Amino acid sequence: MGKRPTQAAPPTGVLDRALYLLSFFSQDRPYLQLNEIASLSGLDKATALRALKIMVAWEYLIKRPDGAYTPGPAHLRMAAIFRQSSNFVQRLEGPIMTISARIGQTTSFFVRSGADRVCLARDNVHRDFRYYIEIGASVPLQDGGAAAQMLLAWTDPQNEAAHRTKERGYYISRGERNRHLASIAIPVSERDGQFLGVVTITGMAVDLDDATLIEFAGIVASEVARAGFDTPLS
Amino acid sequence: MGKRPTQAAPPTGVLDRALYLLSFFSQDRPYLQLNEIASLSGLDKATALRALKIMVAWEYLIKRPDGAYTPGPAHLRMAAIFRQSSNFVQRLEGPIMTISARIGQTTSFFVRSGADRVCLARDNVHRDFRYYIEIGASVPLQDGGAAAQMLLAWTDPQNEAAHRTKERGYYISRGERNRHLASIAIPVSERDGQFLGVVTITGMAVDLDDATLIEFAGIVASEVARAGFDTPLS
DNA sequence: CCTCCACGTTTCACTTGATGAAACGAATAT
DNA sequence: ATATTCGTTTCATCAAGTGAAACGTGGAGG
Repeated sequence: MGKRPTQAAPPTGVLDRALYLLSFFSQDRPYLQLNEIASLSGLDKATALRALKIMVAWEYLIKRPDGAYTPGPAHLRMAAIFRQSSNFVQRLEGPIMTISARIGQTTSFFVRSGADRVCLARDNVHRDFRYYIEIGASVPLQDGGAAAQMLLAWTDPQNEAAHRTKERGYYISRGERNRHLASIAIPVSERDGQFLGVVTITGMAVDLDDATLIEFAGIVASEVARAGFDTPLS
Repeated sequence: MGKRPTQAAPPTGVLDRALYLLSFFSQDRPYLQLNEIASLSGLDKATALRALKIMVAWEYLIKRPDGAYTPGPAHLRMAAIFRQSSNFVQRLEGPIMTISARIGQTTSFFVRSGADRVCLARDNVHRDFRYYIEIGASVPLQDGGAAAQMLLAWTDPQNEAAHRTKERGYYISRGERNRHLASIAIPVSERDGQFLGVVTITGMAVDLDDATLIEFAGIVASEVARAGFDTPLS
């Protein structure tokens, strides 16, 4: 999504600006006042207000009694259509369940959306509150983690490190986002080479040495291959 | 959402128009070509194209290789924030599970969004394909059903029938949307009177006579009341 | 009770970004 | 070859967006 720093020049054009405003909402900041939105985005409050009103009218935002804005149910409608229409998500749900059942660790699938990664499918085998992300949850790529590294390697201007990560075919992170967790990320593409996103296995670092994680990566590769996808390891 | 008839005058203003374009996507029509969108909305194709491009850039839409547009993952991100922030959805999830467990029928919660009702929470006890709606799924209010009638009664300019439906406190439908199904809808408000949406119980018509449905309505009323909500029956 | 402050909202003269008819190019059908 | 049917680009025109300032309002503090 847009740059977070307050003083990056905002886009021009109402539509661009409106979608820019939406980018300031997050799990951590689900409610925003007109003033906050205006200063975060650098837009005049009259300008922001006009855009917000229209989005409220279509229920892409809700205005709460206390005046704060928050995402509205219209996104749920669109999200349901997205999940139905992006058949690769559906095709991946099966393999994800199988994988987490076979290896007994939480398995997730992430795609990149702007500067965030968003979780499109997952199977939580542990209900560990330290690592419970629900579907649709997004986290900034800058916050790191195996998924973030692999997504950047595949979708950002190529540098040396990214190239090596792509070549290797997996990325292991230990404690990048949470001290006690380790995870491995494996890129997934369509058979025609079109990159989709990454599957990650996550668990307690003490249970998962590198050899184990790499073994798991092999299982991921074979399971998603059975559903018609491609990985560097298959 | 917007009027469906092709020749209703489209809104003016890029943002309004863009959100109007989104309203033409549905579960039944998840993919739309530029030309279709232009003719459905009555906008010039150059105008539609500009709006679509911007929404694609923010991933509120995806442009598929074949040129068709479809909702994108950004909505998932916003939908996740919506579900987290609208605490009433979370507060209702418990009661919904309890209710469907107690009565052994599918229980759902719908709100109105424009001309559609969208499902915000549900517990499917039967995996009956004839009545399996997932969260976020939306259906036009005009298609009827108990939920639709009750939502219209509470959110539309009051006429006599609507007034009676509100007074009665429940609405039973038989075969309105599916010949074999029956359901009852109960409106749910906050304690301060703010209307939220409706809870419905749905099942096979043969299993559910009116007396049974009304009994279920009482169970719904008492369970949601325990979570701090208000119904006409409580 | 009055004043001040911090909001959201409205106004309005200015101008930038949106508009859409038409031309264009590419791909597919005839 | 020729005709259709898409998406895309162009450009003169002007509607819609803009933002500084004024306004209204509710709440905090004196």
